[in-house]
Amino acid sequence: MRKETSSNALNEKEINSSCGMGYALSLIGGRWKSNILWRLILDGKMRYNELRKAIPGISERMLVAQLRELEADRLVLRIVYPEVPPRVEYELTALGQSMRPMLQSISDWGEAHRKTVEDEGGLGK
Amino acid sequence: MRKETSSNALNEKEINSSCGMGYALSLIGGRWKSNILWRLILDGKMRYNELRKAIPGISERMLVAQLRELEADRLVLRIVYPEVPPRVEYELTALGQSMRPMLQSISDWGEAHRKTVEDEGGLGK
DNA sequence: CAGCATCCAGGAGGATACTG
DNA sequence: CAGTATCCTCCTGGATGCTG
Repeated sequence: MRKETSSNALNEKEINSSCGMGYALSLIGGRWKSNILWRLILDGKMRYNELRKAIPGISERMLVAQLRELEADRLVLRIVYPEVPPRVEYELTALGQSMRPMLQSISDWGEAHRKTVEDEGGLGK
Repeated sequence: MRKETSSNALNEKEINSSCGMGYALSLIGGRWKSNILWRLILDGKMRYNELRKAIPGISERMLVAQLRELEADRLVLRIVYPEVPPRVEYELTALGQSMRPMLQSISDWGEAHRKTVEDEGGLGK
């Protein structure tokens, strides 16, 4: 009855949303992306293992996967130094840097209202 | 209160993230939340069926589910008129309204850079 | 009209072992 | 050190039918 919105399952940037919001959220969505981006914003260039330690709970598999997606979305640059032992650093691209205000406003809202919620107490979930 | 990250799957607001960002994203994350919120921001109070029509592709099940979550998160107010036939309207709470700047900045970034990406064309993926 | 119930598929994410 | 490769679980979201 209802025609498929685009193709069938929209995978990533295909998200419709009312606006570019869906696109933006598809880039920073998921459990880890925003965390990784934020770390790179705060600390600048970071090595693989530094990121692992900086993001508690993330598995190797997830970290790599998310980094690869961020790279494909050109938010993050992956720099491989042909050395032994191997060294790989990750860094925000200009596009990634441009997310800072947006991420900041998200962070701000979250900080402000997480407190509010906790303050008002029981939301009895 | 807070379960250890290593325990299992953190469900919602339990997301760690580096800051409140995870909290905020847990509220607007998923495929529909931002869309619904945006509609309510633009159009104000809306009935269930109005929302359905305004958001192409969403199923009843999803719309209700997402609305209930938004309600539980106190972003949306559900107003039931005890009439026949039933009438239910959804409206942003003050908390929901407070998301507008944040959503706007997300939307702005998305609009700006979705164009950029398409403009630069081949990203070879 | 505004849902709820049920069933189902797919993908996100997790644990662990292995490798160049 | 910086990943791959497998396997598995659970959540998200889709389709459809029924109800007060």
